[in-house]
Amino acid sequence: MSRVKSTRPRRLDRDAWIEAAFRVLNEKGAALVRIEPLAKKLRVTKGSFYWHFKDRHDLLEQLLDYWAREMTETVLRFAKEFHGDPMQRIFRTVHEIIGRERAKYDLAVRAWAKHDPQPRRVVEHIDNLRLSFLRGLFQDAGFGTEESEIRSRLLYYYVMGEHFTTLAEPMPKRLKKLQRKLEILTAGQ
Amino acid sequence: MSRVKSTRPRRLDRDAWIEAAFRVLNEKGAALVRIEPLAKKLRVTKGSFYWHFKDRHDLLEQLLDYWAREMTETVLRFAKEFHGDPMQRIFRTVHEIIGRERAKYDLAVRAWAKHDPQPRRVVEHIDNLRLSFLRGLFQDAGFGTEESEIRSRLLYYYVMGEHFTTLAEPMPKRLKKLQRKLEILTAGQ
DNA sequence: ACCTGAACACCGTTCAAGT
DNA sequence: ACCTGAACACCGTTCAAGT
Repeated sequence: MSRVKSTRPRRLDRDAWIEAAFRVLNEKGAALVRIEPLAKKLRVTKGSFYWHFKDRHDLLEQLLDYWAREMTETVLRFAKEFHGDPMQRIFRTVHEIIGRERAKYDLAVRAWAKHDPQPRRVVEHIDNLRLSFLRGLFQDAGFGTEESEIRSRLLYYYVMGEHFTTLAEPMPKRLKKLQRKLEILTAGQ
Repeated sequence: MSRVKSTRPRRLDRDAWIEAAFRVLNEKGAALVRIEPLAKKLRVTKGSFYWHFKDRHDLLEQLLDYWAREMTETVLRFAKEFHGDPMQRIFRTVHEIIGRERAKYDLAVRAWAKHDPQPRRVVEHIDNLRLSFLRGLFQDAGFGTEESEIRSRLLYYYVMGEHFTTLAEPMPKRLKKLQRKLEILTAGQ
């Protein structure tokens, strides 16, 4: 509870910088991840940044790495935790992503990836991972290879759109409509 | 064909700045729309920028305005030019957007809008305009109000996803699969 | 009407010096 | 091992002065 500021230099580790930077990445975008403002927030001089990182680009690489690991882990957890018949697993997965706003970190990274090959490769990898997972669910539900590819992509883009769009309605209404959308995307089986 | 550089100060208008800035916005994002680099590209000193604009924020506002007018115009043109039965109009609209990559400017503006209320209001307005148009097409095709709302949103998010995703396949393949996706989204009528 | 050039504040980067 | 402080280059902004 004490608000006494330490009078001697603070000691930080890489993670303190990475956490603070990741927050800025998602709130303001990659271009606004800046060293001096971060240093002020962390109450050290910007010179100390260069003990932990080679330069600003090095920090951005760590952010990408952090994002990719979080996103991969989420997919794997979904694959492990969701049981029941395939249709149920599709519903639960999408409910979980939309209901808990799990894709909210995507937009900043995706915008950054648009014209930078390094984040692009990482985003591609995550997209492939997620689409493979969704495609598998549709296949388990009995759809053919091509049909699963098409339907999983429709579903994936829908989930992204829910987060990239500013027209978000209140959550209960969104989830109610989601149900009907899933019916449309899984119809014909 | 002469490459002689004018030896006296160049004379520019607002539009020259706006065009150059809009290119940077889409290639690098809003945060990298910077005055001095723009001035170098345009071969004037950065001081001259402040004759045409109040400050950097003023320039960004003009960019938003430009974007919004272009996007509105496109929707209105589609509404005018596309005839035939409603189902055909849906197909033609989406083919036109995806086939010509018309949504490619969206991502930069959308990422910018994520945490800035001014671009957010503009993006909201454009989203509403486009969704109304699509919803109208579904209603014309005989779907009910609620059902049209749901299906147009699925379609809209799909079209956005096609541009925000890095997994883009070659165009002919994409258009072939698009056909099947449209069938799914317009099935049950 | 449109531009230059100098000035100042802010941030990325380096590095010698401190604890 | 981790930080400060000073230095320099780069960019946003202002403004008096030029054409």
